[in-house]
Amino acid sequence: MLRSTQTIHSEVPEVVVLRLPIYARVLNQLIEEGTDVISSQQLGDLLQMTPAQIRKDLSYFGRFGKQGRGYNIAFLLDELRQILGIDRGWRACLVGVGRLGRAIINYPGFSPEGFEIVAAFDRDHRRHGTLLGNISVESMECLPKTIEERNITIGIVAVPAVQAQMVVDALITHGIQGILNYAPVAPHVPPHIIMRNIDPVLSLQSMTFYMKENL
Amino acid sequence: MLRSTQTIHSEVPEVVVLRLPIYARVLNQLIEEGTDVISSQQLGDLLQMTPAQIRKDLSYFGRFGKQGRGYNIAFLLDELRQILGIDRGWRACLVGVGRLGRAIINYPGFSPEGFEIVAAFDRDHRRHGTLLGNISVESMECLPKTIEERNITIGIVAVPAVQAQMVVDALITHGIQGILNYAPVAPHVPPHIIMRNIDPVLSLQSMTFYMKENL
DNA sequence: GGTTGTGAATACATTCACAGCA
DNA sequence: TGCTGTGAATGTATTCACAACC
Repeated sequence: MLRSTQTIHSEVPEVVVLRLPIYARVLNQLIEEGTDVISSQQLGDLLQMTPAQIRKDLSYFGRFGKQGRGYNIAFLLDELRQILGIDRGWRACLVGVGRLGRAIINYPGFSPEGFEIVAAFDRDHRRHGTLLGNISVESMECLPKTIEERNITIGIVAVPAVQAQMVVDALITHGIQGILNYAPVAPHVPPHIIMRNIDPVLSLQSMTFYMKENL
Repeated sequence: MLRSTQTIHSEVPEVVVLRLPIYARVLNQLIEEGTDVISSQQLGDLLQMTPAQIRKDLSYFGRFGKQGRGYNIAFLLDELRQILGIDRGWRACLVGVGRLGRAIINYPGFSPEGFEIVAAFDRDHRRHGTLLGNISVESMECLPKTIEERNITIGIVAVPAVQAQMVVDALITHGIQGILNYAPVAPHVPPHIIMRNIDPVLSLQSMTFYMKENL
């Protein structure tokens, strides 16, 4: 079982949860285009999946559609945002402000979706006090206090592979509940901690499996 | 079915292919630590998965172990690298050299694994001719010629969501076989094209589902 | 004794197909 | 008529458990 897609404990299958954000995103687009009702068939066409899967996925959480009509987009989106917990803001801290870390802090996609990076840490004292955007880089010693004070629940890890486990352990010790890991290694975490790994090299390496035949 | 993990056509399950690079990576680490034999049990402990799954996964491709002993690490790694097609180099081009694109081009993880970004394109003519590392940004019009001349088979997409489908179509038209997509949207691709989506926001949004209960 | 490789068994996910409703 | 929601059926993935072997 892939660590990154491990089920914690829930009657809702993990794969279903992984698809909900995809639904939310496309519903957002549809709203902007001014559509207000959509059927599972049409949604399936847009997302390249079967209408049955969409209906079944949604049925784990309630009955959001109207027979004969389809789903009211604004309503469904609202429900999904609540289900996913993305109807509120989340505060994250970044650990590691090397090249990768700086790219993450500058990534413009997080804050429009309610994910705000409100602190940054680095082991290297030469980086302490430097400003990245409007965030001042702090030493690792500040981690416990800052996490507590700023009510941070998500840790973003952008350190070299060898340091990742240590950093993840520290984050968990100090109350972080979820980890977005960019280090090219999958740290071990206890079952109540949710971790997602972002690893473009693994993606490429599973891609070439299918490409090697063609040339 | 998640677009990004779609099975093309093969007797080997896609999930298995997705795990092979994880095996390859840990075997690499083990070699560096000087280990030379490992059992599926030990490997399972390291990767937090069942030994049976590892053995079954590997059994799709051959018989690499020795009963009573385990797997010779160097041998198994070599086989996996061949199976995955990562025993050779791959050339990629980047489309979109905004903040995200520049971060990708500077990402130090690709070239040690044999993935080389050898060209970069952007729609904005003010960026043409600028140097990123040792790559000169080209106009979109150069795409066909450059892909052909430099034998590029992988396209990395780092453009805004609205342009992604157009860029993906152009890449495919001009012979790209695999796409690593960083745009926050999943473009449609024909079945013979392999696409992997890197989307940290989707990862976060499926994470908060499990976190929202805790606080 | 220890470990692989693998059919069989189990668990899980997707799709079908249709009753029920607008 | 058109579409949802959902049990039942099918398809897929994981795990078990053990014969074969070092």
